Amino acid sequence: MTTATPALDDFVCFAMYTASHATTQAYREVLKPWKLTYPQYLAMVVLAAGERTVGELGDQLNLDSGTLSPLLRRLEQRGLVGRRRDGADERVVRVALTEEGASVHAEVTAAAGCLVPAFVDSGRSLADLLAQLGAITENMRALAADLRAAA
Amino acid sequence: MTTATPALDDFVCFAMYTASHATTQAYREVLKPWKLTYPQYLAMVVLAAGERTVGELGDQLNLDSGTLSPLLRRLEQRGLVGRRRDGADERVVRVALTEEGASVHAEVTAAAGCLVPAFVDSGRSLADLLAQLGAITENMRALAADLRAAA
DNA sequence: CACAATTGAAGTGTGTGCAATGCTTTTGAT
DNA sequence: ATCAAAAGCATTGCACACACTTCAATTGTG
Repeated sequence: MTTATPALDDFVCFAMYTASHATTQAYREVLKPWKLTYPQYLAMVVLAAGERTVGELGDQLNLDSGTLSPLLRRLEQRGLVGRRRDGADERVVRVALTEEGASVHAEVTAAAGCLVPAFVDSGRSLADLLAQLGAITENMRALAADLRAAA
Repeated sequence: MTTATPALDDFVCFAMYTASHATTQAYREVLKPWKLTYPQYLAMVVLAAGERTVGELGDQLNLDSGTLSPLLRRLEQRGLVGRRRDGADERVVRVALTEEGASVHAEVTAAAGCLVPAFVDSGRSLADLLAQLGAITENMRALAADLRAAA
């Protein structure tokens, strides 16, 4: 029967939604002492690898400037990141962790270590999970692009 | 070295965040013709299985009334769901799909069938993925509860 | 050189998502 | 029977998230 497919679909999208949601909730608890939100922490993780422009940050996090600009302003007001116009191209804004931002990132990442077992504790390998999630990401992005093109 | 753990952690939480995000984007494209958001569709999927109180809906979606009340009001204004006070217990509000809501749900779910292969196309079994996501959900919820209790 | 098209970030409006509060109804203890 | 506690939903305030618009700076073309 073709009617079996929609039910499965619903189940998978729910499972994905729920797992991601539960993960965010756990991080929220870890981040509470630092009064950081999960998106703020993710931005700091990217910046910990080095300076980024707003656009590069958006590419890595799948966020646009409408989300990042206020988020970065809050981090800047707290002294965790610095923003400055590029000298060569006045359009681009370069964002980087401050010294305090770097030390906060180190503290939080250490504290978040307790969440790692929750990903691998399921009896499967971490590598397998990463491969599956990566494949889903790629497939969904390709599909979304197709759908946009068809519209 | 213990410093290897945080890097892995960052990778997994990113992979999860990104896969969930990409899935939402794909659904957004599918839902566009009906002007429905992904959370609105998920609520309709739950309601398609039968009438629910606001609290039951929140339990299944991990959302509280602060999110559901306005969401349901919008669906009600469009005539897709109906809300009514329970006769026996005046506190509870029962929500159900209208006839139009049911037919819209059927149309959308059929259209969303094209997204199913993106979950299984990765060479792994769907059952495995569901098991992993389920385990992660359970582990993360337990951890979040522990962290809340410790605070 | 001039100027149209493009790019990069910020601003705007709508819709989640959540913590905290308020209010009505119900339950439970005395 | 009465009153305090709890349950159920709505509202408020803040922070994402995204589509759309705006604006300045740059690039490409004649």
